[in-house]
Amino acid sequence: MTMKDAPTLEDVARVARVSTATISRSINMPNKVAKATHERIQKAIEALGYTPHFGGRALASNRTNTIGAVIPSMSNAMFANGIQAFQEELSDAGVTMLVASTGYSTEAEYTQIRSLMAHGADGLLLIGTDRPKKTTDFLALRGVPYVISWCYKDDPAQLFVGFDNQKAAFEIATCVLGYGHRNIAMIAGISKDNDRAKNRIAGVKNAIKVYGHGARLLRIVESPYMLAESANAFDEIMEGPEVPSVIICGNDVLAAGAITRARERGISVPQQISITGFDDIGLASVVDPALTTVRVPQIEMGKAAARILLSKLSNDNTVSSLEFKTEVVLRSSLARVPL
Amino acid sequence: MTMKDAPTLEDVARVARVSTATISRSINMPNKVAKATHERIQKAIEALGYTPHFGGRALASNRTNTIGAVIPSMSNAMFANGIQAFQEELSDAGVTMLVASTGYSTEAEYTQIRSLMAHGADGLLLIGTDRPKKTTDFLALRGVPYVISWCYKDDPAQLFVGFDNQKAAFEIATCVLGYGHRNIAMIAGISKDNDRAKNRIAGVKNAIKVYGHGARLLRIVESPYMLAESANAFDEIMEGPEVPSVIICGNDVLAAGAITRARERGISVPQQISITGFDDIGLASVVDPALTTVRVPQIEMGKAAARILLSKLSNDNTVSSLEFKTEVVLRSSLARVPL
DNA sequence: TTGAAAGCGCTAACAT
DNA sequence: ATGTTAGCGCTTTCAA
Repeated sequence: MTMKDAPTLEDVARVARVSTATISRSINMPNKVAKATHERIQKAIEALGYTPHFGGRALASNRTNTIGAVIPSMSNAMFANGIQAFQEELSDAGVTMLVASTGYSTEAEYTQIRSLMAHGADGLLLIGTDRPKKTTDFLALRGVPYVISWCYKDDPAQLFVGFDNQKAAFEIATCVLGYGHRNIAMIAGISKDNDRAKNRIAGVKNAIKVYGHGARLLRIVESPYMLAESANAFDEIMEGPEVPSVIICGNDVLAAGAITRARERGISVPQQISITGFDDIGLASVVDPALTTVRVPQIEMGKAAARILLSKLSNDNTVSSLEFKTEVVLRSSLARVPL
Repeated sequence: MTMKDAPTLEDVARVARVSTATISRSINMPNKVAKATHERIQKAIEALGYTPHFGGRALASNRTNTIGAVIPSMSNAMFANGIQAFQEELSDAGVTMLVASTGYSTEAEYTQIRSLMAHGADGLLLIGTDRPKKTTDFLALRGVPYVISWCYKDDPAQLFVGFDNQKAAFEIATCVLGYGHRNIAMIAGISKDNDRAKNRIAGVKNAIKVYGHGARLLRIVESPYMLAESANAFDEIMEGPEVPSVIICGNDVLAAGAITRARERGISVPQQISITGFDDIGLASVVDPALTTVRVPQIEMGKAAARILLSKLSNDNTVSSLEFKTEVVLRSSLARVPL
């Protein structure tokens, strides 16, 4: 089966007995068309099931009303919520979203960006800052407007709508230290090509260094954001020469994997070991014990990214980066260090 | 900021000193072009950062290499995994995915389908069968190829890549009855405009009816697929005149919300009440107790939907619907009925 | 192997 | 308020 030939403006024109230009106006600037004509045209459009041909429109107007979102993964709840909000905001403005996921590969990201550009995206949403020169060069060469989210940098050359991962990690690590923990381990995301994972590690390291008092980071194990992989990382840490009293995780999925494995091994959280997460996705309040984690304003961030990108697309040069605050959410997976 | 004028085929032609036709060939049928010429063209393309203009291409070839996915929600993990697999499979075939979410509203679905069509989608992925005549009429009128997923019907007029929700619900309910439960309640998804929710309810009802032996469905509470809402549904059931020994939930998120609330109220699962889920998303194995649920082959389903849709787009008329099997996964949230 | 030229469906400038 | 018409960038015959 193939698509029937879609009706064109000319078909509508024939039925409505007007010129194609009038129909174009009737669709794009209804107030420039007589009411009766407009209604006649609407009827014809309805009857034929006409939708404007995107290609023709893009070619003639040099605008597609499409924006592209290039995200590491759709199945990570962390992005899903924000992207959904992003899409809804765009949808309200009559803009359609193209999505592509990269699986955390910068090579795949480059390919996807090109593909989205080729599909006429007027602008892009990107996640994070770690990408090769090849990619940034291409973006600059083509002059595509884009917004970078899920992170924040004080760099006027680019548009950020996000939060400071390092600062947020510093805060939760400080909180952990405040609970008396001195022997700390971390299950982090894979830091290669991932500035968010890197900065979360840096924030934890920094908090420990600043704190002093014999606090030590015994071990950092990097793991993909998957329950099963994180469970293995937990094992690796527990089988090490020195067992920590707390594991700070770079993400709630990692923390949930660790908690699940702890339960399987009969290790009680937080009595024997504390575990913290990051992101505050739904999972965090469902695991037992509920996760102490960092709340990230995903939905607001997604909405704001959309608004800012739309402003930029309409040549509003006053738009600037937006930094969101995060906050530590205390739940029961973090307790004072056992004696 | 606005987009710089993108380089066109003519720009590349000037640099590479060939005609635009040759470049088009070099891009689309490289073996029809002399090797030396091809390389010269590649260099020019690279230097200019050229990407083919989507509109021009769509107009000339009447193909966009874009397909649209219209899903109820991106933040429901149930769809996220399948859609990601769907997108990856498409990406391998050089096809880009447009996504729109409907928030479970058929009106929104109609709008999104039109929007995706207008954006040149060559084909569509839709979820479920419950949609108004207006929508099916439009699809038929335009003759868009589409695949319906997440459900299955024996209807040769449409293409399904999914599973039988009613059968799957029947199976888990039968399993629950086999554990000795007679007083049963259900937390279902909102059934309006949602055939999957409806069929899951029907499957449970049917199993109870077929079983007989005094098994009763005390109560069905419908709830949005959100943790907090489901927790309230749990309260509603527990405060009813008759308390069930098991709650069958239409979805893992609903079950997780119920388990969480049970924990908060000091009701132990499964000792005092059993709870089952549906879908087997990551959440199911992370909650405590882990959920007895129905495994749905989300990833395979997403991949298969992509393959079948792509076949259909390339005028392969041999493609037909595909029914996936589901299976009950026994974990600890379901136990024999307490005496 | 390559080039010339028509035309895809639409918008926008200009004309009426 | 409506019609006429020239392209937008690409693919695809047809010719060389």
